[in-house]
Amino acid sequence: MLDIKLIQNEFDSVCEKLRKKKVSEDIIENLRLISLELKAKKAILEPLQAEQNASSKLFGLWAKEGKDINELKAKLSANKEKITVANKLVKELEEKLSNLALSVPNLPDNDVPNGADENDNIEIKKVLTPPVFDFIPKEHWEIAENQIDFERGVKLSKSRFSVLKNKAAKLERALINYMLDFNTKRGFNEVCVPYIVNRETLTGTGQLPKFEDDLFKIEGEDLFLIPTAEVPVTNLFRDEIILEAELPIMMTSYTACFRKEAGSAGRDTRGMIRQHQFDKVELVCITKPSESDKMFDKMIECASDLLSSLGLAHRHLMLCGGDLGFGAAKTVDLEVWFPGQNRYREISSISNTRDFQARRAKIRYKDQKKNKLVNTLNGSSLAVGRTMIAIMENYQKADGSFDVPEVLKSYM
RNA sequence: AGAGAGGUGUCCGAGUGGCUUAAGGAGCACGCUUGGAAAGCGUGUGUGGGGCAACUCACCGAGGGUUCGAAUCCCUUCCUCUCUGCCA
Repeated sequence: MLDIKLIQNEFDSVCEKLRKKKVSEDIIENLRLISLELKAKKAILEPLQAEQNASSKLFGLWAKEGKDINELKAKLSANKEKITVANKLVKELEEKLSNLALSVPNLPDNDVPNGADENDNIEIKKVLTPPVFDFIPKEHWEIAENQIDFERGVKLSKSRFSVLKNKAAKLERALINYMLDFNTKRGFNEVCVPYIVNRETLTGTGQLPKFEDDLFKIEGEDLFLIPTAEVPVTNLFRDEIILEAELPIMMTSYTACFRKEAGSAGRDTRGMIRQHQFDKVELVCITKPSESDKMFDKMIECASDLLSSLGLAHRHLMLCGGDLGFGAAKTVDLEVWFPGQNRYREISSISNTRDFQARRAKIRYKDQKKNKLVNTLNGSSLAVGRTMIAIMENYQKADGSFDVPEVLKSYM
């Protein structure tokens, strides 16, 4: 959620920034007008309430002293009706404002490049060089015929589900453990969280109210399957005030993730790239605003070094405004090399949401006397399924088998 | 799932209709004290709004209601604890 005061006071600059994210100025103007109207209506309501409070106190005193209170009572009853009317208006405006405010995306940072979509993202650097094969490298579903069972995944559930067997099942588990250990050594504390969360939690991180169609909902309950560990882990601190000394809070968490992929019909239908259920090891950090840039770099470094330790060639991309997610002020994607596809594919996405989620989720820290909003950051380190198929493709041999990276051998 | 008890500020905790616009304690901040620390003493300190200075409004799990006036009474709902049942 954006700071309403910022919209009131720096309207033009907010609009200009949101233009990068393709948000119409009308929405912001609407938000501004409602917020001002609310302020005006409150200015009517509050003196009425003050009058009611003061006179009611008097009422008590007079009653005790045995004075005549009939006239006062009539006056207060009349005032009460005015309050009811004014209060209704305020409540309606507040709801309108909150609904609108919750569906406006975060402001991009100033250094986020302009651009329409993923084609305008900027490559920051490449790490390691892709392997060279003396045969035509296969795609992962050709390599893993006996290890990833797509047909039976569909039988059990539906399309975009799969079953891991044998070496793949073991590799998946090895990767989860390796990633958690790697992140822990970098100072991130492991947490294990629920996969089913409530509406408030998903509102806190920004998935609701706008993106309900992307989520699997539990029938008959107001509960949803998590689309990423970012949701429960960030919300661990929802409605809390953190002592300054406890910051930064650095966490890592393995969870399964569940996504409807509502807008991805026909994309990546083959193979394991885009599934309704996938494993991911996530990093989540809560910092003071002044330290979030440093933490952002640290998280990128962690995920990138993790890929390097697995011997996987990858590149860093700075997302342009048009490709930036709803809650992100800035995002760096890591893309890993897939020899079978002969291209880089996303394997990690690290975002700084600044105080956008903190404002929604009311995550604050005590700064001397005042409470201030924290900054929240999240990033994959890494998407496990995609890492597994990247290993299959990058470590494949001419006979159709594949090796595993040296660092994983003790985990297998 | 059934029965009972309960949800109050960063934390603990008092408070069953009007000097509670929430007692007291812990913690935290500042100051005094000290060679330094601890202890002790003093002061400040709930959250979120209002051009936030005085002042003022809302908030005692959430939502509604009764009343001139609600943390306090009523209804709905969520959650926690204890016991019973079920289960890994």
